[in-house]
Amino acid sequence: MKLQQLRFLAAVAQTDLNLTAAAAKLHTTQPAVSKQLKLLEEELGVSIFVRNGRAFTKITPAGERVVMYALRLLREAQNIKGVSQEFKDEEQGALSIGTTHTQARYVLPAVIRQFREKYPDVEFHLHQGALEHLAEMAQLDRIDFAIATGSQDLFRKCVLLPCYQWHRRIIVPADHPLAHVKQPQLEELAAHPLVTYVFSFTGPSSLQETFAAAGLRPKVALTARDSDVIKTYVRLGLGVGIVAELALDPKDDADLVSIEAAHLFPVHTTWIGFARGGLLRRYMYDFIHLMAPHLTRRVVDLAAVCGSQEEVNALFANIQLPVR
Amino acid sequence: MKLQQLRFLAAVAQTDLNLTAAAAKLHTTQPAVSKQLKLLEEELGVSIFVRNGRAFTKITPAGERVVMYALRLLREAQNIKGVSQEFKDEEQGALSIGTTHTQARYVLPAVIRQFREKYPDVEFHLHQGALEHLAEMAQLDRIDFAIATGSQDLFRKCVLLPCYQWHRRIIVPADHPLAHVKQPQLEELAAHPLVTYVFSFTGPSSLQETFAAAGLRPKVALTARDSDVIKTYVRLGLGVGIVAELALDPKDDADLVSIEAAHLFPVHTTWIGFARGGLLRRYMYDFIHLMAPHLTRRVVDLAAVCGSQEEVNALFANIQLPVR
DNA sequence: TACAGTTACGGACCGCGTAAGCATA
DNA sequence: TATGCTTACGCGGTCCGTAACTGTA
Repeated sequence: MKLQQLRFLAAVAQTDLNLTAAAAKLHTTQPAVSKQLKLLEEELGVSIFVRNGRAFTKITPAGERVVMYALRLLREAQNIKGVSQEFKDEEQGALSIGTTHTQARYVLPAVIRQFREKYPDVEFHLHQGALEHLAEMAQLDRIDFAIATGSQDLFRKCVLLPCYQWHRRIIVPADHPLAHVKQPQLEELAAHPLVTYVFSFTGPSSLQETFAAAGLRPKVALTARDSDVIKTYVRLGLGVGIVAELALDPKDDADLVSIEAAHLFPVHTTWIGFARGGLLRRYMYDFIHLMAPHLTRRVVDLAAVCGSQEEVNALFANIQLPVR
Repeated sequence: MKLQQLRFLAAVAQTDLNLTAAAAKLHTTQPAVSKQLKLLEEELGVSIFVRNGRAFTKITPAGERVVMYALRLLREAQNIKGVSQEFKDEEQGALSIGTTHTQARYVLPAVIRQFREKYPDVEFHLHQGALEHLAEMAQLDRIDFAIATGSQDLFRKCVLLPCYQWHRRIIVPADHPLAHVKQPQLEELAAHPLVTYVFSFTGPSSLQETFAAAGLRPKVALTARDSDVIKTYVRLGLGVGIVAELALDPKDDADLVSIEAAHLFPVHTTWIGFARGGLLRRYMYDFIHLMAPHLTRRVVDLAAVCGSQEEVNALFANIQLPVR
């Protein structure tokens, strides 16, 4: 059993069992992968893949378990390399972050600016994408951190730490009937077509449910993944916008009237997640700390050794998170 | 970075940094180890060992961490092999158990007889030793299970599951003054020299403390690791014996008078421990179940995913254990 | 002088890449 | 015919064992 064989195995398992594609990703040739997988299976004495003729159709039950342990093994290998580089140079390395539009656009710029000042030699990668996209990248270890809001279910292999909370605000053009209502009720809101986030309609704290609980069925004019898109369509008069408070800029959005909505909708929590069992470099701790001052190294370590996300949540149950 | 290099590293770290000895244990030559370690250090870019001239004197801080991850990696490698064999043949493999005298002599024979009937093809190894000895073997992954009573502190890397509880009994020759006392008090006991286990004098539930709490300082004639030794010296009239109830055989020990002592001393719990993160084969689950019927596969799995021994203990806090 | 680690060197092995073969859609 | 896995083969690298060397008790 060689490390490389396990790397091959992991790549194939993560590439829909396509050896050719896996080989390309591994910067090697397809016969090499083919042969090593066969050797590995021979050595272990079990079939890892179900072959239909020459095609790899699926993974056997034994294979599932082998792949699981192989992934954990490879993570430890990563940890060894990571800890070595940590001791070689604490301020060099790479940091890949996956996040959603709102964070990337409104929150992270300030954080990243500070981070880059402190660690100019750390290579920084920012990937923006939908939640499902982020979950997949986290799963494949393509990103060190995922930063997002809402549903934790997709990130089963990650430790998710709450960073801060935020409220929604209602935005309308200055000439809109709601523009002068200070504390609109759900009924008033439901009378107008809405423009809001796609993700606001999934998960436990969805708008849908809030309205439904009040016996209302709002009309949705448009959903977007992107606050700027929502603002644009609100400006066009398409409907009443519901956006994150932190996505509103006093200057740039001065033409829109924004109305408090904290009394209508539940609060949202933005979290940062990293692979359970992954090594955190010093600059990674620092990045987390920049994102959320209450997440000190000690707190992060405490959460990292938790066996499940429920434990982590319990850890933060009584903590007052910053609101932005 | 090669698997072999990590195996070499682990062996050296576990052999007092003696390359020659490590090489012997690995069935290879010393220059091979020497070279691979050097290559590993070069690749990682950190010194793992502190060299004094040519002698390896200690492990660097970076080395400590690397070794830690390497051990975890090697465990996953073991798991891969284990799970493969599990699928090849559920009833073949090996089981190494380390335990103390009392368990080996009075409890395990029945368990092992049943186990061997069920799994005749599993190679069975039983190692008897002192608690510290067992802890070391567990640390080095030389045994799959450790079975012992009392102090859990030495087994930090293990998950310890409570199996059953037992009380001490007092044993005296038939002509001893205490022979006719039904419920002796600590004062009466302290009036005679005692013969008991060495380990009874360490840990939180020690005899020492029980007597001290009553303001007494008993005279100890002899301590042994072995119930049979204690009985022998009690027969010789050396003193009053305090032994585990389960070490008394109605037939063989008919010449001794045994007296209830549950009212005097706290109860003892015998546990079975295995490496956290280690793979449990089917026959291993079955062995545990034979040891303690309440430890079903489900319960064991539940405990195995706990992050700390405290969690495990909490899991069993409300369980009524069998007493033997 | 015994012991422990390093250096040097030759041979065996192994893993990769190229190229040709062979199924399936 | 195109795609994708397998087999065959040769090259280059690597790892190990032997042996000679070096520093230390």
